[in-house]
Amino acid sequence: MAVTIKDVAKKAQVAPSTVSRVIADHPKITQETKDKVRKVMEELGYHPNLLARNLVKKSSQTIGIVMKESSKHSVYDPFFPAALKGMSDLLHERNYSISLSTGETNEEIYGDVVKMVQGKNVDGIIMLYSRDDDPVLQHLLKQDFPFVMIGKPTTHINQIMYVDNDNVKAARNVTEYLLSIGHRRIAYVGGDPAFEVHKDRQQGYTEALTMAGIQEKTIFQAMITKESGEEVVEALLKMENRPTAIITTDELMSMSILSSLYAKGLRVPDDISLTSFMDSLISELSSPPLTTVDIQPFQLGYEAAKTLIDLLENPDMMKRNILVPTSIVERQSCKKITINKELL
Amino acid sequence: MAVTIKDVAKKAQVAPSTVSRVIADHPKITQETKDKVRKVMEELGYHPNLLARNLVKKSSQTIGIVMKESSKHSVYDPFFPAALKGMSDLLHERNYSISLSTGETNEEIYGDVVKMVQGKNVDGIIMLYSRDDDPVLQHLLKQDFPFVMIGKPTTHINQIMYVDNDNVKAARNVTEYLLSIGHRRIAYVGGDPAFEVHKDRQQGYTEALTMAGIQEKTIFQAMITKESGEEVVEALLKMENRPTAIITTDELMSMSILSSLYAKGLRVPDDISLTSFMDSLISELSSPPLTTVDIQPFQLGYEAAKTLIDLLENPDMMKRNILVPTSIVERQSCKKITINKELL
DNA sequence: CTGAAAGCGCTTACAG
DNA sequence: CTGAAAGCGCTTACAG
Repeated sequence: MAVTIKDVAKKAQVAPSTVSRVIADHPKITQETKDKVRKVMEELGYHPNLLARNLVKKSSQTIGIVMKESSKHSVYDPFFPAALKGMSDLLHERNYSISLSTGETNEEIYGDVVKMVQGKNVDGIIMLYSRDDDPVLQHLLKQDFPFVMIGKPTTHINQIMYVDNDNVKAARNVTEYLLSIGHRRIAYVGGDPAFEVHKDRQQGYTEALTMAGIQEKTIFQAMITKESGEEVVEALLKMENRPTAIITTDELMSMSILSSLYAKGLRVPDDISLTSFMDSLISELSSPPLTTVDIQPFQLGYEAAKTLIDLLENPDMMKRNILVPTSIVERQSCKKITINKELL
Repeated sequence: MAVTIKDVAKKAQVAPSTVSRVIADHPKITQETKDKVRKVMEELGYHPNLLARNLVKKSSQTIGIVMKESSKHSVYDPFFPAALKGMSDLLHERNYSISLSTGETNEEIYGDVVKMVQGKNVDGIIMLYSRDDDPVLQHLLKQDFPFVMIGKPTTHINQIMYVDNDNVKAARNVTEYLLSIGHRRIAYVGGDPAFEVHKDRQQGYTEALTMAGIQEKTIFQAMITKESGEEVVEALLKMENRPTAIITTDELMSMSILSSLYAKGLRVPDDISLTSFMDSLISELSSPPLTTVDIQPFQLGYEAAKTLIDLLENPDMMKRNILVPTSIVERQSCKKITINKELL
């Protein structure tokens, strides 16, 4: 039905192998033959069947991307599209396609990955998360299948290539930033510590406070919903010595807290300071614009893809991990306060 | 290297064709043989090579998703991940994979699509946008390749299956909503009218006003940046008879306008009312929470995928277009005003 | 420089 | 109910 290499071979009066070689732009084919064959390909509207090529080359030129199971709310996390764009850019440069895991639950995701890997549908995998006891990870490791992880592995850290921010440091930095502008009672609102990223950030927060000689830590683990933000704010308002600043780990969480705060009549940054992680447009467009930690999701995605492709093209490359730097983007959601005033 | 159908055939003492049949769960194979073969597959850790299967079946069981070229800012549009999740859910149910176009510019996207289509890498395509004179669309049409579009086609409307909201009506509805609570001077802030969706919404806005006997239309075409929002707000403030309400076509645009308004000392909804389209978490978490048109991106994606798969499995199905209903979600960004007060 | 042949790992008429 | 054979559309040693 579709035009194949044989059709053009016949019409161009050469062997199929010759056609194959002109497609690959093989150096030993004369320019003359190339021209002739190309002309016929043009005329016939020939396009190589990638399935067939992949079968013999044992490579699909596509990369599988596996996301964590998505709750109703994580769909809107701006991290995903930004990282996806980073991966997509690099992959396009290097002529690879993207295949996305479509599973909903953890079991389905696992099934997707097994199918991708065993079915030879992808040459490598990028995992967009790192969590405890992840069967997907186990499987990849057991199969010795090429992959890189965005986030820090919880185990096998010496065998796994990953790209990540230094989340401990990043969280320490924001905390220290808040300390430096006079805050002493700082609350932390993070996510599920089953994920390494949240463990790290929580640790960074704790470290910074401890180093500053502050024993009092206020830690919430919240979900990205309006209600969750309200609960946090209510709990905060009930405290005897209410924190003067809040560190949030997620922009939507920040929005949620911000709106609860407003509803309660508190103003940011006048009554309380607020920071976040991620730095998408949301932080910039917020009122007030949010001071955040820029984690550079685009670059995380880009570097992860780059590392994976480098690995595929040179399987015994030295293991390398990449730490993408974070930086604090100061906007208007944090206020300098004087310590004395706060001590009472 | 990897274990193939031959390996299990040999070990199970049957022919490769028999193994193939037990994989397909062919009814004419005895349960006994099936058990025997399955046991060996298990022992050997056999998994079918999908590339090979696809080659003979001439189907890849994967769907290509093509997005519009992405500006820096459209990356964060919550529409994409939500629609993606809808497609992903349905596709997973039906056992299809997803392949994403990775191109950046319009030319690259076109190249991606040609490769997907001619390379037989995908069985069908979902286009996530509709724009004037789109070469991607031309190509799909010319090749008679199965696809469905999210959005309304600008041409060939009788040949193309699409799923969309009734954007004219949706825009008319919000406009009428604002009219119904007393607003007479209503501004519209939309996007590039090269995209059908924006054309439609602008038309709906215009229609509603005209039907209400209001000649004065205030239309902006803005981009999703902080600056763009500021410009709109400045232009608005310079107007002699400043609008009392703004219809925005995009949540991030709304955020941008909201923050510019705040910076200028104007309050929503007290000084001016604001509405938006899309209704992701952003609108819910905004301060004040935004009244929006819920366009149901998840369902748009789901229905598009469903239509495409139905088409693939039954190529001469009747053409069908699906209109996903929209609804107005009232929150706190719109205020009822009395006409008299406003007339001067 | 180009061709004939084998093979990638499956599936599917066709026999029996 | 199962097997032998051909074929899906390519690529790549191996010859010449």
